[in-house]
Amino acid sequence: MKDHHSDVRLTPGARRILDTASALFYHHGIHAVGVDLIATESGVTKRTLYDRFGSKDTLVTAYLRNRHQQWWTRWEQRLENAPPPRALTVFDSYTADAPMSDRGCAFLNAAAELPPTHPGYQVIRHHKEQVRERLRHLIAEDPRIHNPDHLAGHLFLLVEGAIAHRGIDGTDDRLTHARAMAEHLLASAGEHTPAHP
Amino acid sequence: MKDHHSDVRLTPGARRILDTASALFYHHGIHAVGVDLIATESGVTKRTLYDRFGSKDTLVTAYLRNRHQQWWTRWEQRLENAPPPRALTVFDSYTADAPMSDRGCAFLNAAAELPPTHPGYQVIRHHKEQVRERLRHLIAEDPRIHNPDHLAGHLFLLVEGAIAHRGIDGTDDRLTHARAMAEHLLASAGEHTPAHP
DNA sequence: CCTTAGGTACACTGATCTGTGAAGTCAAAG
DNA sequence: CTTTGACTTCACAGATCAGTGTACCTAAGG
Repeated sequence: MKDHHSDVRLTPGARRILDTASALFYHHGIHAVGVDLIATESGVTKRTLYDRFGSKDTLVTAYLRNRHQQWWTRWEQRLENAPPPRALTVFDSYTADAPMSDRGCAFLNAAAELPPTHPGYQVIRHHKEQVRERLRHLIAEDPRIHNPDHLAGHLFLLVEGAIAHRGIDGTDDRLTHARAMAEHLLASAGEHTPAHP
Repeated sequence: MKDHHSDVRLTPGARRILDTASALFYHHGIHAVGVDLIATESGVTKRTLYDRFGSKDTLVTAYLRNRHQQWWTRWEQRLENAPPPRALTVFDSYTADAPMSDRGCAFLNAAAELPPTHPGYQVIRHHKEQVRERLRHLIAEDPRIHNPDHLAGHLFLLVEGAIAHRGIDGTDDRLTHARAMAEHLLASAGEHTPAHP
């Protein structure tokens, strides 16, 4: 529990490789970053990289898995001390630390440049599915809301649209606006629920 | 007017290069497609490609410009015979022909793998800005709607979220749902407008 | 003491990348 | 008849790509 990272079964070198690769992949794209750079930047030989991860594709997949795990943990933490409606924390989770999200969503970006056959692609799908599902549960915490699934779908699109543009616009504005819209949506869904006036 | 394409000042070879490059860039990503493949696939020499476009970056920029022009024209056409609320046509414009959108939004995908310094990046920003602005105007066509800008922002995020997931999910479901949500939003914004009961 | 794990150092392969140089073909327009 | 524009052929540069083979070092654990 002293390490906040995902897989503790990682060698010190492997840990550094994964962290470096994560930063580089996220900020410059996957195809744009070569293994030589990753090795150099992590103070490790390319030989070590291949001894630990076997291939670039595997490293990419590890990157996505690690990223999901990190993001999920952070969200869970934020969720603990959050006042209802807790669904709104998704937006805050992105706005939180800038260098972690200044290029938008790592998963959407990866999906944009990886072929659907890539082993990492199912990690992407899994991540998005998990987020949407968790969102649905959080919305359903308010018993006055009758259609949590529909509302979850709506909020999910708002999040995805906003975070997709986070990288393009360079601002958190879209995220902030999306949060406000979501807040209004949740409020009005909780208000006139039993029977409309 | 006999050619539906953007820049008529293009040589036959250049036209084929641009069309081929567009298809390849969109379906496999920009970094994943080399100039050799583009040249071969368009039945043209690499020499010709460089004589016409100068560099790959320029070709990429031309691709984005062309794509914007095409998309915009198609939208404009669809807009002509559309019943109000005409803002909903954005969704249809994406759902229309599958091979043109089965990998999601070309501009979001390009933004995901290009550095912000790339000459094509401002084309991306321009495209998105134009779409949002047009959306705002279309929404304002209904005089009963008081906050067209806010509503445009909302619809825009729904579109972007849905189209970003078009490539991941492989389905038009997200787009269809987004359209339904937008329809409801527009309807309720048009209904209780003068003073709420 | 000896094995094993996690490395380093470094040369090297073969493929692919963007981009260029030089010479030649062909048709249309002046 | 000659120039110009679009295009071909093909060789080649120089960099970078993912990935491997071999030998060596060092610390921890049996």
